[in-house]
Amino acid sequence: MSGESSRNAPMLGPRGQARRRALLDAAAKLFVEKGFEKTTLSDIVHLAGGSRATLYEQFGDKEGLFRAVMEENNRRISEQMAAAHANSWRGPEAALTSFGLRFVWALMDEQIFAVLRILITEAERLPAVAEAFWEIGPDTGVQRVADYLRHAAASGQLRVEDPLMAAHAFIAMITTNMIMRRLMLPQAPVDMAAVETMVRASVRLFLDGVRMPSCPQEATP
Amino acid sequence: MSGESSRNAPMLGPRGQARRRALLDAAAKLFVEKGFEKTTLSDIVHLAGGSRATLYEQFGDKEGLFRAVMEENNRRISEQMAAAHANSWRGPEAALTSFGLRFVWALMDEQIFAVLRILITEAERLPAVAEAFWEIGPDTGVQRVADYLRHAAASGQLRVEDPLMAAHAFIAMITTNMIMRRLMLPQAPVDMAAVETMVRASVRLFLDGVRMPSCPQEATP
DNA sequence: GATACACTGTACTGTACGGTACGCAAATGC
DNA sequence: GCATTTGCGTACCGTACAGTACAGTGTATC
Repeated sequence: MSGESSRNAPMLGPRGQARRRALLDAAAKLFVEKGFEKTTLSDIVHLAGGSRATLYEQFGDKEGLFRAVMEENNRRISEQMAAAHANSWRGPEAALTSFGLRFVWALMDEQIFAVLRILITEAERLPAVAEAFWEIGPDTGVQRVADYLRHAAASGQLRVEDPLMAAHAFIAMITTNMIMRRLMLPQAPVDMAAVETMVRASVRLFLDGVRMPSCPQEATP
Repeated sequence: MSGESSRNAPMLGPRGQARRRALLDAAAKLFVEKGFEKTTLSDIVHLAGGSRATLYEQFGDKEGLFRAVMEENNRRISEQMAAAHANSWRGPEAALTSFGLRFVWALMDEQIFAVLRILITEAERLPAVAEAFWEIGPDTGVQRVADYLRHAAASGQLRVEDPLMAAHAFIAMITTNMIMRRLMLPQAPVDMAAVETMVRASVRLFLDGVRMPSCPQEATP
């Protein structure tokens, strides 16, 4: 309220820039570890060095700091997502499996997961931040799959009524159980191998469904 | 610590019983509305009548009150779940659709959803409560579906490798998108009709998958 | 090397809230 | 109707924490 110096990196010298980095890093670490409410500004300053005054100078207030941290995080995730494609030149099973595994790995990343949890609890307070995360994270993932499905349908490999809906379903199948378990039973261990077999099984289910094929043809080997 | 009078309804007269009810109701309402941290004991007493002293008398501390509220809530959900079956005497498509719709309706219930959100944020603090919710809620739902799938597989209607995993996948397909959207974009409206068509489409996808059938037989009507 | 400026440390303010102590009043039971 | 239990109101304590004020110190720029 006093000055506009609390905006985005206002003419900061080399020292200030370093402090800003340190503050952002410390804040990210602590927010992720303890959540927004339970992280105190003193904690952050303690870890980052410097003083609370600097923090207020640079970020305005606690929420401003949080916003800055999350925006940076979003940028990082965005880059990570850019690497994930479903390679259409392989068969559907291989393509979906490799994509699914990559997607699930990303979600198992402690950092990303913690951000997810924080945003869930903070979504009311910061809808814009939550929305941005949603768009660059889950939404682009779904879009990638949808694109692949559309492409595979066009080339006659798959038969997909509604690619977007099918993509949602696919992502849900491979992620939900793990996400919900980790959200609600945080102390339960995550079994990486189990996750992988789950992804593979999900892909087969997604491809073939559970209905008895109407023409008996393939005996299970 | 001082006395054991803070346990479960210790010899409470009719007046005390009424207060306890009022406190529980008020607490439930406020916890659901504002979350655990942001609900103050004064808020609760304000709404329920009585005094903080009574609250401490009956529930020991804030966490005790929360626990009591959640246990009651769990009881309610448990009853609600008892009503949901997949009727095996209908065809798979009808059975799964009706079960899915019922399950999704339950999740769209404001009350239940709010509890879900609170437990996600409070899971670290109160693992036992979260676990109980998980077991009587999602887990029994999945079990119901798994039972149905097993049954349908045994009678030759469906071909299911791993009923439990398939049940997880099915529930995930029909719930995830809605849950995640509501968790992270709380202000986005929920379109009931869209949810219903999503469930129907998911059931079809779950039954038939997306792979081109190997024997050309049925032309889509 | 004087000047302006940006970072730092610290001390302070205000407030919100969980929890406690205690005296009082109204039920409840005999 | 008297005694005891049980709930009620209030005042109080300790603490945690966001935010502010300010004086001091290092650091660039001329």
